[in-house]
Amino acid sequence: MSGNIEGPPVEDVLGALADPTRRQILDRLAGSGEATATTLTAEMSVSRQAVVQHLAILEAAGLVKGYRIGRERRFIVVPRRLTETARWMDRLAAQWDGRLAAIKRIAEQAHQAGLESPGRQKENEQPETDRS
Amino acid sequence: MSGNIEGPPVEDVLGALADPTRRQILDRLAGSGEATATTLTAEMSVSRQAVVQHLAILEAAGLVKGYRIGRERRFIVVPRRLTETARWMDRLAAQWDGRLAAIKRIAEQAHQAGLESPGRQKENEQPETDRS
DNA sequence: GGGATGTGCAATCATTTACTTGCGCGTCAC
DNA sequence: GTGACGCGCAAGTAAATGATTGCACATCCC
Repeated sequence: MSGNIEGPPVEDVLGALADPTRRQILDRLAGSGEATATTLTAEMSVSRQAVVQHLAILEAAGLVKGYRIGRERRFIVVPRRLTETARWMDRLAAQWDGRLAAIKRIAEQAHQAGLESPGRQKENEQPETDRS
Repeated sequence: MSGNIEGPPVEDVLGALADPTRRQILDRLAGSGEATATTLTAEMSVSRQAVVQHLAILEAAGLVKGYRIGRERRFIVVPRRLTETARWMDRLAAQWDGRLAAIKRIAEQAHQAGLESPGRQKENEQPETDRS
């Protein structure tokens, strides 16, 4: 049940989305459909090189895709990984929910047992699952 | 249409999930239902204080909740924000999809027009939003 | 060809961030 | 009470990261 941190794809997406400037870039990109690092720079408050580096990270994460036209390199957003990550999060949340429900039941049972010796917590009632 | 970066809640969640150690903590926490910083440290390769700091960030992001029992401070996972962020991502992905579809249509029209003057791109067909 | 425009590479800088160590204090058990 | 256990605060360190500047190279337009 435990140990599904998930690999590189989700990891990279989360890392990429964590930065405000990159989210801003994505937002502008999605707004204009396609753009180059230079045109994006015009509507932002950082240098072109900063935008270029961010775009590289975004492309490595699979959130955008770049292609050459003439002498310019245009980028478009790619929704795929975003959808995947959203699903991953949803599954994780569902897993947490299930786990919480189980714990709640155990806690209520422990509470029942605790009523027999009032004023003191009987914490060791719960096996602590395990660890390793 | 543009400008929905979304505020603090999503921002904090993304930032919190971006770190591998924090995801590991969340995973262990979800596995054991509840745990303290000390018990978590036992199954990880960082110091207790590191875990404490991570838990503070996770709690600020609303991903976990801590409460005192006796002299110990236990934590449980809270799925709420995770679900919200997943939905946010899904909406964003859908928005991207819609935008891509629109651009594709425009591009095809531009391609049609481009057939009349072969060998040269008619790029200025798209208003380019603007650029200061 | 020649100037303008757009790109890519590389080094540098400053801030942030993850992690550590040390210590004082509250809480439980005997 | 005394000792053990767990927690919290604080300062400090080292690495990652966001951002900058400078310059060389390629491409477009006249």
